[in-house]
Amino acid sequence: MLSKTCEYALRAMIYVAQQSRKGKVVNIKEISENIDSPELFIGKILQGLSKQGFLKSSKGRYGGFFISEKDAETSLADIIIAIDGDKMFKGCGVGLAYCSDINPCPIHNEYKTARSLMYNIYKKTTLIQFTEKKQETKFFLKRE
Amino acid sequence: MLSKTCEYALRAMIYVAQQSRKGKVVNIKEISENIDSPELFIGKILQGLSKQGFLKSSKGRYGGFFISEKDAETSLADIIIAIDGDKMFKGCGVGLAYCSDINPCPIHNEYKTARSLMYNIYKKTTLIQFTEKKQETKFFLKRE
DNA sequence: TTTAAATAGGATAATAATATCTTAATATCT
DNA sequence: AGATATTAAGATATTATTATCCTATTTAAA
Repeated sequence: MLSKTCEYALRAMIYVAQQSRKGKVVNIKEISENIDSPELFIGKILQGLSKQGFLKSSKGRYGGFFISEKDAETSLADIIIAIDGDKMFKGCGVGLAYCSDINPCPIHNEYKTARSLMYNIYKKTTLIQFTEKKQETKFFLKRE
Repeated sequence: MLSKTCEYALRAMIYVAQQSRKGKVVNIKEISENIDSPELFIGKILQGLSKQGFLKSSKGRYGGFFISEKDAETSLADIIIAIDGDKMFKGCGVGLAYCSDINPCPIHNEYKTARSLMYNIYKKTTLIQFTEKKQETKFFLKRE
């Protein structure tokens, strides 16, 4: 389960990637309008991701955010881990400390399978995949 | 990803189920010591679950909590939904509102599979399964 | 060179989740 | 009946998450 912040981040990154592919630099006002999120908050989130090198930012008039073709190869998993950490992909399904391969809880093995399936989905999905024509339905990135 | 409250709830319910199977009524002090959680907080949580019928409580001296054999058939999924709601088992993996079978995001189908796999694991696992001998290693329910 | 429009960054505010306090009600033992 | 130990319930406190504010810095156009 992703945090709200993390969902904003993913949707913003997808939107920026879509616009960047068209050669457009986008500012936080436009991003927040299109993904339906608080403007200044998405600013903060992208500021952080940009410091970590997930996208480029430029200040000043006509500045904004941009994702290069190379950066569009970033997986959703990497963005998720940058924001929420990896707790979603680790740990026992019942929150038991002493659960392990050697001392497994009743759902240990199945849970491990489901969890790594989840991780693999996010890991093999990159931003590029959201920039394909059929994905760009209007309002698609808005929350509700 | 379960909330902290929900993990406490699952571990407490498992502990109570284990003790109930031995015919023991347990109080919140004992529960919190054994699952390593704040005593009064676990009281609040069990109070809520008891109002919803997941377990029995008795007031007064030698009172405490108890899970009948029938109630021990409760699935983890039902407890999770009672505490955290079903958001974990619903919704798009990227937080997109307009994602659906008809208008799927790039991970829609795979994500759906992983998510329902997760649900099925929790749904088919009941408290009883934690009361079997081999599961009751000492401190097993403590968090760390 | 001035003005406008953008992000950066630090501080603060609002909200939600987690945890505790206090008193009341209840049950059991002596 | 009185003392004690327990949960119930409502109020309050603390902490983490989400959101906003304000000022500084940067860039480009006029």
